[in-house]
Amino acid sequence: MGRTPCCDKIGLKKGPWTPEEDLKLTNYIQIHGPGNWRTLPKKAGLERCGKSCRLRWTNYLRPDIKRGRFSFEEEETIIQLHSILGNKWSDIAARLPGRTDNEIKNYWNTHIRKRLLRNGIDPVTHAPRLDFLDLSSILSSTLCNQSLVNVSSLLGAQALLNPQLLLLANTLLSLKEENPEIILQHLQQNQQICNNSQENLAPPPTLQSNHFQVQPMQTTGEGFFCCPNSQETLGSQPNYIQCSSDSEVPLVSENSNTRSVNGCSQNFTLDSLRSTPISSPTPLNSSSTCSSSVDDERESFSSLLKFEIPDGFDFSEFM
DNA sequence: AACTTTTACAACCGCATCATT
DNA sequence: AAATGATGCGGTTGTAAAAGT
Repeated sequence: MGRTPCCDKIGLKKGPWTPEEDLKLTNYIQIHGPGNWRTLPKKAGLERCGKSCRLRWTNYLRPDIKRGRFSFEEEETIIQLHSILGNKWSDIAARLPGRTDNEIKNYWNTHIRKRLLRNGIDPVTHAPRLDFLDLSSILSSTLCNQSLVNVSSLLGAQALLNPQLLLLANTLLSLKEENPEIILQHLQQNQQICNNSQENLAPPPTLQSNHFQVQPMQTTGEGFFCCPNSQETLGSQPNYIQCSSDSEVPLVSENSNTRSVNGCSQNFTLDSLRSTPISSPTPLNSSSTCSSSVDDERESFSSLLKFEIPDGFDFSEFM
């Protein structure tokens, strides 16, 4: 209903904004505020439609916009929020002060999405992809030609149905490139996962808790990756995949609603995930003091996310 | 150096929803 | 309640810059 032609009107300019136009728009809004976007262009002396002005302001000219590369924490937060909220970019942007929905959406499509796909993780469901086929044979042939270990026997046929093992395999493939020496160690340390998978096939990754915690882990020389559903499969022992890293690896764990990154403890409940105005940002992301933003390093971390939503949790709240 | 391909991101489009009359 | 107008949102496109050949 009620839609009216906008930029298609003859005489209204489209395409990239010039510095002069930016200046006009900025000056006008700083003095008068945006007010009515439809009438703004005329008042500001711009030959643009209101929609174009609004977009230019909210996505680019607004003074509180943070520009530049996304920090590691920001990227991690985006992945976490996306796994819960889906493509609700504006909701995600509300948790990342200074970032716009458009910027996050672009960053997701050009960086994060591709990286998840490369790591065998479905960027829509955030679950390991089942077309990551025949991992045991792939691993055996690519990782263990030197007869370090028979991965097939470690994993077993059912491994292909176990998301934990898919993640483990994925991580091992990454490790192969970074530090092949510790692969055997990882496999042995995670043999319990493999054994358990033979007896008790883990269900697909599901959301089981409405509160979770991201804790920093000191990983001087070795880090831990966390696989989904660790508690069910391994009892009280979290299901970690050890790996080499000098960075602090944020880790999601249960039974707390506190999130801390680099020592900064922050509330992080699903309540806080509900839509919040940009003017009152939740302190989800810390100040960008974490400088480990090397792509390869980030790539290694992309499989560590774990979300648990309790039974009976009402997802409609987020729809 | 010239051309092609890829990447990154600003901007646009159209639909949905909210607000007002 | 219905009609209309305004705004917000997510998907998509266009294009400049970078990378590759």
